[in-house]
Amino acid sequence: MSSLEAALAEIQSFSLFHGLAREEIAKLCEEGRIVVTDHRQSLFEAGEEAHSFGLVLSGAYKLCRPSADGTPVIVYFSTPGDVLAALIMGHPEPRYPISAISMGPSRFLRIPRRNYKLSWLQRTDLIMQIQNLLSTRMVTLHDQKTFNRAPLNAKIAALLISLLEKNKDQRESILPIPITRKEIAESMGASVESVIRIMSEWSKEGIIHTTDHQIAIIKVDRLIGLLKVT
Amino acid sequence: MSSLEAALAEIQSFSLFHGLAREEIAKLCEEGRIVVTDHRQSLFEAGEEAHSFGLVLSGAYKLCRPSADGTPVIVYFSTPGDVLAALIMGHPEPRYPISAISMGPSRFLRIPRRNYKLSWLQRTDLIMQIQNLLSTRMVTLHDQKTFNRAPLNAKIAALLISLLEKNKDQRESILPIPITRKEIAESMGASVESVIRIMSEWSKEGIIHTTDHQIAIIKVDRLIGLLKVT
DNA sequence: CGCTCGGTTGATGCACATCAAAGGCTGTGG
DNA sequence: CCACAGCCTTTGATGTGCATCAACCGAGCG
Repeated sequence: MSSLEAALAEIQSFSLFHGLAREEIAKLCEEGRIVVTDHRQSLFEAGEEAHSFGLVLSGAYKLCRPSADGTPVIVYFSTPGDVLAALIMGHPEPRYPISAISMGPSRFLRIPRRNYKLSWLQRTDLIMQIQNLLSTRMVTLHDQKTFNRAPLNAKIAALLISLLEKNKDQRESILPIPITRKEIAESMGASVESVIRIMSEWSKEGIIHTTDHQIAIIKVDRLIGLLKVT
Repeated sequence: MSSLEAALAEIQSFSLFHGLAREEIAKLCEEGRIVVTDHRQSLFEAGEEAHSFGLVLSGAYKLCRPSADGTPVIVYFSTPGDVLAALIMGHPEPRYPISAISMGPSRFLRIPRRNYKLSWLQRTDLIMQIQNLLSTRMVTLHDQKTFNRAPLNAKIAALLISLLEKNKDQRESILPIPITRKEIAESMGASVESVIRIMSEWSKEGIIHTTDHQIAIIKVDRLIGLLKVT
């Protein structure tokens, strides 16, 4: 709780709570706790009873589902400001449809489920903010589906660009997420080897540069060029 | 309006408005109009300004996005009871992210955008219903992504089964949507020919039966069997 | 020091796309 | 009433992008 108190200023800065007073936010997050997760640590698992929802504060989480053959599939990359599990709070006995796994050290504001009905749903402005967030997430899924028939290099390019767009603030061309080739593969339904072959090529051509799981996009235009007709 | 009056009983039956009184529904749908669309006629196009949202009453709509090479990609199949464009109503100047195209003759209750903020957002029970609908839609997208690496026949099987599950009421094994092989292909990012090859095989084996764009699933177990390990 | 994890490279094969050609069915206009 | 155009379906021949299998290296870590 005390930690929550301290983080209120930070929490306040997210678009979700735009325009809300400090006390109002404190009310909304009542009984909430800040959870700190390590690399590869899970926030919640698919199938678990969902007693809480929450807000990504820092770092990143990958949202995963197990597939038929056991290998996980990454459904979405969540970055700071994202709301998790809000959609299912309305169910009578909600269960998490996906697992949330930390990518690098991350922080999450975990809020008890009852707050959702008690205070969150009452604020129409808040609901609109949540729906806007969900809207971008839905659109991202649609976009990815659109690339289903595109060659693999176009898919990877599209993913990198969309990740890059997540940090509008910074002019940096560095992806805001520490991401491995395997995770890229799992996100697109491709094999690691194929992803590596394509990205190694890009490295040689100086289009991208990888250091310690941080991917820097040097020549964005080249990637954008790949999105078109091939 | 008069037509709306007449259809109120029908509208009332959808889960969205579960437990609401007739007058309340009338208030929510104020200024709404019932739109009747023919086969392949569009309800709205991707990119248009979104002045209204609404509810699918009968028939079905496919939600499409144009892909890079011009060929459309089907993102979702909407059936009666589904809410369209609700998520984006919160944006300051919303545009439809997708096109909605009628599959066979269908009916849609078109509701002006202003109602959303004025009356819809005020009803927390209604919002929960909408979020539940969106939740299923999101989960469907996730499910499909999970099948990305599965062989084509498993993907088609999964699609047919999920469509079949949409009409829980009826025991019928007939898909609630008149759907062509091309549409199946466009929904999964496959070629028409491949879809046809697989489904022809199924027809010969008596697993499915097609008559006039109505697909009947004769042996569901066989399809379910395909979902597993290949 | 063995372990796991991430990255890399090459050889081989298959599931699917692509191209081509044709027939049925429906609506439409001369 | 027939011709023609679109749309859906079908089948075969041919090619290829990517998966799969196998092996190896370097780095961090208990």
